[in-house]
Amino acid sequence: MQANSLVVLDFETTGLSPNMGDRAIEIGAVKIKNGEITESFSQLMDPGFRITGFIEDYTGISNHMLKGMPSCAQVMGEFSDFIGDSNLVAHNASFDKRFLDAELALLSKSYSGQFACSMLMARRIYQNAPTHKLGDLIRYKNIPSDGGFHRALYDSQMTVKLWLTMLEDIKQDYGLKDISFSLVKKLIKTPKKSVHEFLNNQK
DNA sequence: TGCCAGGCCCTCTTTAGGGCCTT
Repeated sequence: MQANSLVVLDFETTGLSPNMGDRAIEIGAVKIKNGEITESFSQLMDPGFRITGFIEDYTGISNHMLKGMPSCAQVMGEFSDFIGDSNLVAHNASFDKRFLDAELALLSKSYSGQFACSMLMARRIYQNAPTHKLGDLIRYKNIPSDGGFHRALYDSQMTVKLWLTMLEDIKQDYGLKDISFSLVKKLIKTPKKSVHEFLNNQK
C-alpha cells in the first residue's frame, strides 16, 4: 500500500477547461516517499482531435507528436493505478484536479488521496516572492533548472523540488521535526496574515 | 478561426470587481 506516498503531478492539456471540451495531452508525475523520489510517470496521449497552434507553441507538443499515441482512456487508466491511494500535489492544483477528475470520471474511476496545492503553499511561505508562478518560484529559491518549463514530467519534477524546499524552509524557520500532510492542508487554509502565528504554535 | 474556466485572495468588500495562476 502507498499510504505514506505523495504523487506530484502536472497535466499538459488542450486548453483551460474540461467543461468546455478540453482534454489532457500529457501527464507527468513523480512519486515520493519520505522525501525520496521512488517512481515517475510520463506519457503523451491522443485527445482525439487536433490541438491549437497556441498549445503547440506553449507546450512544445505538436499534433505530429500526438499521432499514434495511446488514448486518454488508456493512459489515464494506467495513471490511476500509478497514483493508488497516494495524496496528490500540483502547482495550482485546482486546475490539475479538474482535469484528473474529468478524465477519470470518463473511466468511472476515482481516487482516495487528497490534493494539496504548491501555489497556495508558496503564497503563504514566500509572501515576498515577486510572483507565484512555478518557474519564477524556482528562480526565486535558486533551485537549479534548465528553464525548460511546460512539459509535464519536467514541471512535476520542478514542483517536487519546490515542495521539498518549502517543507525544509518551514522546518528550519519554525524548528519543526516533521511536517505531516494534514498540517500542510491546515496551513493552506490559514489566512496569509496568520501563517507565522499558526506555524509558531505547531512546536 | 477564435474563443472559452474557475478557485483564491485582495480591497476602494461581503448586494463586487479584478488580478493571479494553470493550458
